[in-house]
Amino acid sequence: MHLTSTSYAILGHLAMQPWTMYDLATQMRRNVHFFFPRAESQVYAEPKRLVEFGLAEADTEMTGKRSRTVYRITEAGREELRRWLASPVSKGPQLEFEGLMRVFLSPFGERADLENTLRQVREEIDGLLVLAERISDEYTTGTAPFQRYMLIRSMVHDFLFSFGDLVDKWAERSLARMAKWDEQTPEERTRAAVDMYISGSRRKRPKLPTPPPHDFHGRPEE
Amino acid sequence: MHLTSTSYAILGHLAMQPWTMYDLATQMRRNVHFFFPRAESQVYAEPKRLVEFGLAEADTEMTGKRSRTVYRITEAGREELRRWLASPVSKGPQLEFEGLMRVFLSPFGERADLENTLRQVREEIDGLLVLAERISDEYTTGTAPFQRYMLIRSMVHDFLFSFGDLVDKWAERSLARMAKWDEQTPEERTRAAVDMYISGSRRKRPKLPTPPPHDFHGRPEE
DNA sequence: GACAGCATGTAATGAGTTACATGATTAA
DNA sequence: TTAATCATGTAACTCATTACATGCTGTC
Repeated sequence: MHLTSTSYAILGHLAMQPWTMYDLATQMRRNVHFFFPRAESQVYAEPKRLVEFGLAEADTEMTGKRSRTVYRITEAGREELRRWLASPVSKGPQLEFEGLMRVFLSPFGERADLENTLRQVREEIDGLLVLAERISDEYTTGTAPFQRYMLIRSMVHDFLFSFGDLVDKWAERSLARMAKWDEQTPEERTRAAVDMYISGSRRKRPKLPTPPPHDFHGRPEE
Repeated sequence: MHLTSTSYAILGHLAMQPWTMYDLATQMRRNVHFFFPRAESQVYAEPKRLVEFGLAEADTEMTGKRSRTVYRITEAGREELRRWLASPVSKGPQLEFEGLMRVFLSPFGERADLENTLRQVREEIDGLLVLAERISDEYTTGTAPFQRYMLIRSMVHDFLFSFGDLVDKWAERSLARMAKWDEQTPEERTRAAVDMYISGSRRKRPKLPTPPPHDFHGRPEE
C-alpha cells in the first residue's frame, strides 16, 4: 500500500468525524483548498483506497431511494495517521505563481500588461481573504463546527491570512510603485529599486554603489 | 501547437538572450525555481518544441569534441510572448504546503510532532531566503548579470523575500505560542487563539463571546 | 415544476516527476 | 587524476486534472 499526502489529508479529515465523500469534498474545499488543492475526483477516489487498506470502513444507509455511504476511520487508520504525523515533512511549501512569472517577463511586453496582471492577482487572492474572514468570524463568535480545534486552526488561519494579505499588499504596492514612474527621474526609479532590495533583506547592512538606471524594458536611460 | 505556461517561461528566458538548455536549467533554478518549479527534464524538452513551432532556432557549435546547441528566440517567438503577456492570467497563486496540512491535523498526533514540523518548515524555507539574499546583494552592488531588468526584478524579489520571511516568522511565532501553553490557563490559551483571529482580519471590528476552552487535542478543558 | 444541492462516479488525457544514463571538459 | 561542471537526454510512471454523466431530494 502506498499512501500519498492526499491520502493522509482524507484520513485526517475522517479522524475528525465520519463523512460521506460529498461531505469530504466540501470539507477539503473549506479547510485546505488554499494550501492543498485537490480535484474532487481525487477526493472521491481516496476513501475507497483507505477501506482497501483497512484504514477506514464504509457504512451504507438509505435516504429514501438514494444511498449514502458514510466513511469512518478505523483504529488502524488512527495509528497510521499518528505514524505519518511523527514522520518528517517531505517537502517545504511549494508555490506556483504564474502571475509572478508574468511580472518577471513583463519587460518583453507592454507596461499595461503588467498593470493588468497585478490587478488580476489582487482579484484572484480575494477568494482566500473572503473565506479566511468568514471562518475567522465563525471561530470568534463560537459558531464554528470544530470549535474544539480552535487552538490549532488559529495557527492555520494565521498563515493563510498572512499569505493572502501579503499577496494583496504586494500587488498593491507594486502598482503604486509603477504609478510613480512617470514623475520620477531614471535615477530615482533605480534608487527605489535598490531600496526595495535593501529593505527586503535580513541583515540590514548598508549597500554600496548605485548601478546605472534602466527603464521598464531594460533599456539604458539618460 | 499548444503551449503551456512552462513553454512561456522558457520562451521568456530566451527573450533575454540565447542559452543552451543547460544554461536554461541553471537560469530557471536561479530565477523562478521558488515560484515556478520545473524538473530539469522539462526544461530539456521545451526548447525543441519551441523550435518545432518556429518560436526559437537552434545553432550547434563545437567545443572540442563536445557539441553545444544554443537556442535563440525568433521574431515569431517574441510576438507570441507579447501575445501571451497581454492575455489574462490563467490562475492565481497556487500554494501546496504539506507542512501546513500537518499542522492542521496535529491534534491527531503528538505535540512534539507539531514542534518538529514547524522547525522543519523553518529549515526548508531557508533555501529561498539565502538565494534571495545573494541575488539582492548582486543587484545592489551592481554585479548582477541582468542589471538592466532591476526595476522589475526588484518587484519579484519583493514578493519572494516577503513570502520566505512570512513562512519563517509564522513558524517562529507559532513555536513561541506553543512554548507559552504550559504556563497558560485554558482560558488564556483560548483567548490567545481568538486574538489571532481578530488580528488576522481586514476589518478590525470587535468580536463577541469567547467560546469554551479546549486543549491541543481538541478535548474540553476545565 | 424547477432549481439548488446531495451523492457518486468514469474516461481520457496530460503535464510533469523520478531515476537513470552517458560522456566531454576544465580547474584544482 | 579526481571532481565538479558542462551538456543532453530517455523511459517509466503517477498523480492528478478536465470534462462529462447520472439521478435523487428537498425547497421555493
